[in-house]
Amino acid sequence: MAQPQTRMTRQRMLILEELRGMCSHPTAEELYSRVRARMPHISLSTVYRNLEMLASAREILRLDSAGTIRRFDGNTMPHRHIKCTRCGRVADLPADSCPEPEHDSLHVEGFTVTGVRVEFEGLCDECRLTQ
Amino acid sequence: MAQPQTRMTRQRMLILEELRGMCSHPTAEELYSRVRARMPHISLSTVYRNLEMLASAREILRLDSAGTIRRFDGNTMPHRHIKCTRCGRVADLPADSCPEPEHDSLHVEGFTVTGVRVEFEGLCDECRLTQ
DNA sequence: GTCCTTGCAAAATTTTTGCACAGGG
DNA sequence: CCCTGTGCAAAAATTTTGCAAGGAC
Repeated sequence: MAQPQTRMTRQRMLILEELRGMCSHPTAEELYSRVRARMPHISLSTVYRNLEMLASAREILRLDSAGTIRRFDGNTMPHRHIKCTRCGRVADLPADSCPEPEHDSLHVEGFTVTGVRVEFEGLCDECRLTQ
Repeated sequence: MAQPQTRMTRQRMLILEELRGMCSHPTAEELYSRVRARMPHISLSTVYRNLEMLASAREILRLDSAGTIRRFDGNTMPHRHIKCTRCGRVADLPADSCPEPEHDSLHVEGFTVTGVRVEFEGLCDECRLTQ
């Protein structure tokens, strides 16, 4: 019952190398065109598959956590959210559960900072029990 | 040069009403099936259009900020991100720019809290100058 | 009546999957 | 050699758009 072994292919190495060499945070599509400059016949699905694999193996980070589907909230009062890392479900937190990080005094080169978003992560009971 | 006036249609009212009445944070698709139960001929594009409109008007919140495209990061060291609210570009922040909110002691009904994500928002110079 | 909004269908965008073949260990 | 990974094409999933008709105000 060994884990299926992972192989270091030229494609995977190239993708990892490009991503590590960039200081931006590219989309799969952006990375695809970068990598294609060095390996013209690589396919976009290979890029997608490898990014997922590398992210699972914690070699790289996937931003925007799990799931890219947009969700909407009818409550515009400031409040926090927690998202299940498995199913993507989002729930509210009490407003005073933790202080908001300071951002008024924050200076970032090349940006005008306007706000900050805090989102907690966890496992919802339903997912935990179906583990 | 007046703003185009917005009209309160039955569809828009229904969508807003449903969303306000839910304590979850539905996707457009989820909301669509809810709303369709009360107005069977409403179209999915109407739901999408209205959610965007209502979010622009700050009547509701759009979670996951702008853009649903997944981005990847080759740097797995803990560090913060700032995202441009206009173009979606993501940049790094120095690691010590602000303290991480406490989450070890946080209890949320129905969830096992495992972490917290902090993301700053702003306008990148390029977008600011092309306003 | 004006012109914003809708429904429908079609397109665009982003991501995933099936399958035969290639190639890493 | 075995079996994971690749390329390609096709499908799935999500979101946007064009347009004629409908309906707020």
